[in-house]
Amino acid sequence: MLDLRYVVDHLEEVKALLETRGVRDAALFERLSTLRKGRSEAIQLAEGRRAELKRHSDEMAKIADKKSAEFAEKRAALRTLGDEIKTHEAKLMEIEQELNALLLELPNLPHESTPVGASEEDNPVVRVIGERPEFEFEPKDHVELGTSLGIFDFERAAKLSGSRFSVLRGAGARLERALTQFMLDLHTEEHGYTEVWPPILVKDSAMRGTGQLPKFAEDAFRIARDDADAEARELYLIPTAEVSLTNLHADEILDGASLPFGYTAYTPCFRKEAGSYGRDTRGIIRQHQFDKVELVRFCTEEQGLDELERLVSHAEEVLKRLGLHYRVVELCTGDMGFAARKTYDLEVWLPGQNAYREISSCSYCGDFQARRMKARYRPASLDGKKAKPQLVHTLNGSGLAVGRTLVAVLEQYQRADGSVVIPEALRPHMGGLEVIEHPAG
RNA sequence: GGAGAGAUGGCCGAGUGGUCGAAGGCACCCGCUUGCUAAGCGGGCAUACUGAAAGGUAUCGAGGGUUCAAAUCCCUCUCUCUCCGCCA
Repeated sequence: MLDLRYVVDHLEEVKALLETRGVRDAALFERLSTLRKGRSEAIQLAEGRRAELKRHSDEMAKIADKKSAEFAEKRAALRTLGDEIKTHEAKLMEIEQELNALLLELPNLPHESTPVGASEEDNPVVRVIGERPEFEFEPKDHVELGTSLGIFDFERAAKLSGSRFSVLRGAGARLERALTQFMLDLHTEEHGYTEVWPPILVKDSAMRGTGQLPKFAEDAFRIARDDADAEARELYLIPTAEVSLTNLHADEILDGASLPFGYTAYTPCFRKEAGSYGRDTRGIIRQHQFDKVELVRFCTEEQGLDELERLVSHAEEVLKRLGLHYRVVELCTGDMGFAARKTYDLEVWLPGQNAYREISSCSYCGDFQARRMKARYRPASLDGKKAKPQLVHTLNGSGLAVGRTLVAVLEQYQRADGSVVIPEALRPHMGGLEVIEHPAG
């Protein structure tokens, strides 16, 4: 969420910045300004009256004889005043509700360093790492490889759950687990992340905190329960562990000295993929349920940009250790996610598609999520005075999407006979297995 | 699922209608003291909104209600703890 005061005080700047993200709505900004003024007036009116009421109430406390005519008279007058206050406060609540609804729908402002552009075509490539693998044969895609190796079973997945679900078996299932464990070990042992095992079913307040709601409700799986009260009547399957991890510190004031720090978690993720009909229907690139190892970091405003570079390097390290060829692109304003100010995507090379595909997205969100979540920190105290709490800055990135990593391993490490070499870094997690071979016969 | 107890500031804990944004203690910060020494004394120490400022307003788990006035009374809900049942 953007800071209302900032938006209103820098209307033209905000308008221009949001336009680079595709938000074009002059009336909206007019409305925000009007509401902001109305809010101020309503508050002053309501609070002025309430102060008056309190003053008179205190006086009534001093009247010894509660049955006197004086007392009765005063009480009648104050009752009217009380009703008046209620009217003003109702008006105020109405304004705040509308303001809030409008602000919750606005995306974050891009960072000044974020390239301006309309779509993914405009994302600059930052660097390319490793060599594109060359094959003496026509490389197969992961579907062909996995199916013939007997490690994918799409028919049975469809039988159980329909399209966009998959069954992994044997070495395939083991590979998924090995990748997960490899990533978690790397991030906890070498990158300093605290491993977390979070809920994957969360309240809508958590989804709102990170920005999935209210705007992107159509892409979330919602679990309705008729046995709970209003607040937990609807739970959501997380589309990413970013939701669980970031909201861990909602409504908290962290110790400034603890920043920066990071959490990592392995979780399944769930997405309806509404609006992507026909896209990536083949294989396990785009699934309703997939595994991801997520990285989330909390820091101060000053640390933000450095932290983003650090986060990206942590995700990249996974690809490097696996020996996978990839590139880093920076997302332009038109392609960036709702909560992000600046984002790098890691795109891994998929020989079967002859294309680079997103395998990680690392974003710096500034105070956008923190404002929604009320997540703050207290800076170190200055000359004896307790410093005021500040909004924390949040970052998140995949480290990495496990299923897509599995795809990349299959496709980049395939051999002419359709077998797949296991990258060395994974072998300890695969019980020493070096090659996934065709089943005997 | 059944029975009961509770929720107050960073923590502990007092407070049953007005003088309570809230005693006291601990922790923390600043200063003083330095022959009572893992000590003593003084002061400070919630968050947010509003206002140029002084100040004002809100917040005692959440929401609603009664009242001129609610941490205190009433209603609904949530969470935590204990016991029983069930269960991975």
